[in-house]
Amino acid sequence: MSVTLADVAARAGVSAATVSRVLNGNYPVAGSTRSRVLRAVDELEYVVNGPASALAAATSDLVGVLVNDIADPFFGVMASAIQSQIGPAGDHDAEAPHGQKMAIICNTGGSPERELTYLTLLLRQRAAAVVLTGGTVEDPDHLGALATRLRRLEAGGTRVVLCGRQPLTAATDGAAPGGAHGPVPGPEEDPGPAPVALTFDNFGGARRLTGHLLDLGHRRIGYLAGPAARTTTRQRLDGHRAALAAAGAAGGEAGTPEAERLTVHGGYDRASGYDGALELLRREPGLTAVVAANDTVALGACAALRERALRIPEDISVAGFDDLPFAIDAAPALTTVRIPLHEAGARAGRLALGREEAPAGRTATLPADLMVRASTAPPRP
Amino acid sequence: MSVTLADVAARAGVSAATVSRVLNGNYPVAGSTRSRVLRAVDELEYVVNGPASALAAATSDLVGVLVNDIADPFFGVMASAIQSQIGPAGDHDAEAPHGQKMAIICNTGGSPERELTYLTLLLRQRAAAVVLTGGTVEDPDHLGALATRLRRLEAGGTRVVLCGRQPLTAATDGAAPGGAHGPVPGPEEDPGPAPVALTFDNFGGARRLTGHLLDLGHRRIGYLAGPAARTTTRQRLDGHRAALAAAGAAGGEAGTPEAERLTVHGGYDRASGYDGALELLRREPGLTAVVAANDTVALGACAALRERALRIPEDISVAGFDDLPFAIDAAPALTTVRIPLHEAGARAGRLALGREEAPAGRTATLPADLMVRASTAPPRP
DNA sequence: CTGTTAGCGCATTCAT
DNA sequence: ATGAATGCGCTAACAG
Repeated sequence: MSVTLADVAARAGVSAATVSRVLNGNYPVAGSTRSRVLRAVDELEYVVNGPASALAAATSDLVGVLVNDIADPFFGVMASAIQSQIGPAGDHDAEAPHGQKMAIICNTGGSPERELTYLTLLLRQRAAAVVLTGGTVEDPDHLGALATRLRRLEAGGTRVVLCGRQPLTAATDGAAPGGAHGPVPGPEEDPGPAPVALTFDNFGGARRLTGHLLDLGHRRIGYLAGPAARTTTRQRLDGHRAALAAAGAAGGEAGTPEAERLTVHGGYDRASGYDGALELLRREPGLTAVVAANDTVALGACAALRERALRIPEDISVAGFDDLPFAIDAAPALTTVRIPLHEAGARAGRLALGREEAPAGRTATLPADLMVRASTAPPRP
Repeated sequence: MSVTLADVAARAGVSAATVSRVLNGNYPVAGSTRSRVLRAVDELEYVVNGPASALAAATSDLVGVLVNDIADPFFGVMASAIQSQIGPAGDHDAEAPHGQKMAIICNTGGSPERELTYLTLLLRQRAAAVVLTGGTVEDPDHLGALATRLRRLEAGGTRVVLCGRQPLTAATDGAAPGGAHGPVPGPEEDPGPAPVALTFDNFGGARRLTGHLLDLGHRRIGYLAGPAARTTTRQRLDGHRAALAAAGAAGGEAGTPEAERLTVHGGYDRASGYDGALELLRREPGLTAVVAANDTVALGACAALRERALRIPEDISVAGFDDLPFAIDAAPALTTVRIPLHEAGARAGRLALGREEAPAGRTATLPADLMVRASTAPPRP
């Protein structure tokens, strides 16, 4: 805990500058000196002082990853994928952790304040990059504050990547793909280039999912939405309603009593699915299908429905979203929408390191594919 | 990205040292000066330079968390709990991120080399603490190298906490609680105090689980073990066999052909459960129950069994381990052993920050409770 | 209670 | 290709 560059230099009979150069490998050094230095490093068991080099170089090798909750596989899978691209991979030399970045995972719990707090903390660490995953609150104030923080980060050389989140836009986006409003510039200064964003086709996926139910013959479909005013929630709900509207089914027009009645907002957790399904049944006993905001909510709904002695899918169909690993092992296997979480995370990781070029327009939308399984079937005659 | 302590000091009409003091709050400062400084900080939007302060103070506010795979809820839940104790909690002032630590999550993928690499990286960062979660490889060489790294970390002031992992012991531990061999000191120097460890009662939980099956009347029980030579795998397998042996059932004596025949080693993933169950059926068509190394493996086994037209639990019983969130929603609900992942993580987080006293003997064993659900039943007559 | 003085360990100019 | 010197921004004694 005390052997420094100077010690290594002395041992190798060179100057500290030279040691620094061989360690960073970004400067020509004679082969013989290099090996001499390397040997000294080894003998002394020298370990670079990260903070010191970060201070001198004005950049650290830390990458911030913001997630709602790392215990949720939705974020866990993305985080894992991001990590796989920035950390020590299997093919790297374990004995020479040079240029290895490390991921700082920040659990925001979905709280806008905590999101901002973490961004400040990351700014303070002079993070090399920051990846923001998942949707966020659609509040203009928060979006403004967020944009300001991100701009500040970028100004300091931190690369910013949005993964599974819309580029910073106004609240009324997602009603339809392409129907976005303009970016929200912070209260001051030059917006600069927008952060690169990888988004999921939540709207399209949701529309196809509900379309599948409609094709099956369902007309009374309840929707278990996520927390209100969050991008992901809205996009999925909007997609659902768009499908309903296109088929002229009940609840397709937002704002109507019918639409309100068939929609229950809750969290993205199992308990919300359980409670929400019960509430939906109370409001509309003739329900033939329930679409959930995500797989976890869907599982909660299934539990509630089963307790009501309703068989899935004979008596009522249930569908989820995300296709998390456990969806296929649910009872019955859950019909859902597959989101390429791993690919998105891996790509975001590469983007964060500048190892992959930004997509045209700085935004790429990843597909959301319908996965029809056993939890959906035609309604009872 | 360039306003420094000095700038704030100038603006507030005080010295840099004073600013540092109010910011760190660990030194008496006059109320008026403090507010003047705080205002300057605010006006200038000053953000501390983490690396610089880490260098000067010789410690950072980063906490390393080693996990096998953050995408696995087993680790995700623990990581989330750890994080909840060290990061910005809801009750903290979002505008004053002082003393907020951040978690660096390191995915080792179960690789010993990567585990060591990460430890070196963490040493380099001068991490305030390191939490190692989950079991590890039982190889003496690795254990030795690990002990050395950890000692080095502790020598540098980094607090080390083992969460869900045995204290550094020799390979032949876990055969019975208390049957441990002595600690493995590294090849050199003074061992110093062992890191504090929070362990799970894998042995006892496994024994109770298999005991439950035996009570039900099962005698031909297959075991889907995790990767060989890992602490968690062994403890669970040993517990299973101890129960078998106590009942005089087949496969209770390790090393016998019978025991080998009824045990299949694989990974901790779903595919291993699927393949393993098929293999078990091939070896022993008369199987009446399958015990899996964890819930994920159990789910894979269920899928395979169902494809073989075997009903669970009527034709064959299945049991898991860990009681991950999805276990209760499986079809049928999985009988398993509950491991207090959240509590363990939270406690480890507090231990890492020195906010909780180390347990007596520096090691505490957390209970593993049997959760009997619908996937187990008496064998067919 | 506050200011002054030194480094912390490394990456960089500049020289050579 | 290598060495010497300077400073990154902050904290920690030490004065006062």
